Amino acid sequence: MGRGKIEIKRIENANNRVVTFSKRRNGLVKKAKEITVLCDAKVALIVFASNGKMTDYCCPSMDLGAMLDQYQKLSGKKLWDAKHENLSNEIDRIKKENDNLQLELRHLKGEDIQSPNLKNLMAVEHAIEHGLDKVRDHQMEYLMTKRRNENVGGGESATQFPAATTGDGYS
Amino acid sequence: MGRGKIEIKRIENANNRVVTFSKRRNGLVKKAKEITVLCDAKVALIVFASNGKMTDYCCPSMDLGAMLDQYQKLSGKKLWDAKHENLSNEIDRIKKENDNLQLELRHLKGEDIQSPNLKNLMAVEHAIEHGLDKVRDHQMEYLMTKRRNENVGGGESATQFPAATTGDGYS
DNA sequence: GCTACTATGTATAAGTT
DNA sequence: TAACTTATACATAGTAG
Repeated sequence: MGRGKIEIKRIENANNRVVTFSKRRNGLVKKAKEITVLCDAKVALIVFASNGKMTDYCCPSMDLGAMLDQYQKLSGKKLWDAKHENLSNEIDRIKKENDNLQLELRHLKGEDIQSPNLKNLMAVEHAIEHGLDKVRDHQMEYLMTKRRNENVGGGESATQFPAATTGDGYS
Repeated sequence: MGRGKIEIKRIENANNRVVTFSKRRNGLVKKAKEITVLCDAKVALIVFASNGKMTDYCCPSMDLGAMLDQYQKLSGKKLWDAKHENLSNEIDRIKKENDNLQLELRHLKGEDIQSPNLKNLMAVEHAIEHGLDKVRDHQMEYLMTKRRNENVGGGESATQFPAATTGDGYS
């Protein structure tokens, strides 16, 4: 255009290339603004010069993030959704696990037993009893260790806790 | 331009606006392609018509995702990073909650009792006993309901379960 | 929506300062 | 280097199909 027709291929002269870039980039932004105003259009434009410098334009009525959300919806192409999908999936997975844990916990506490039948209730009961046994084992171990240590340290009197074999004396 | 100069303001005639949009959008994309080729530039362009239809162009040498990464770096503006951060935070939060639930559950099962002292052990024991009581209450209720229903339906014989007031007969 | 026409306004390539 | 000039090519408004 201008003083001579040019082919649309890379401008070899570096100086001309830079000058032309500058002019055309300004022209492009101007046109983008014009179509925005004239036609109620939404436009986003990002231009990188070969030296890395960036110019951008985004219509005032929608921010770039919203434009790109829309772009993803309409084009079906993923920009950040791919990354987000992974994270979202993990959230769902963990939440589900969380729910299951909550439910199990509530059952062990005797709460929220929605569909009681004898088999389930007895299974829960056995689970709880098993836990109770184990906790009492821990108590035993603790007490015996404590008494042993006291006997080593002083030995003058028995503790107030009776000697007991693991698993009885509490139920 | 063309048959008359126009002001850069919204074209009120809807038909003209649509026609002009179409022409200018094509012109914009053409210019974007030209500057890409002529000047080694990287260009991304997204245009939404007022009817929601989208047109986009991205230079062949860099995909839109890469352009936007670069945009975020150079502009300092967040596009998806913000969302990303939110999701990551939520994952952390849920995982923590999850860990707490797991621990509580293991304690109720008598497992993973790391720092046993009598006070903690007895607290756990009481929690478990409380749960056990409640489960046994459920069992009672179930059995009594069942027997009541059987008596209404036939009434010829007692069930094999003894009548019991809530809270005894099991421990 | 799109193509075609065409008069006219703009953008811009190359030259100049 | 960039700003200015200007001839020319291009884009496009209005219109019709």
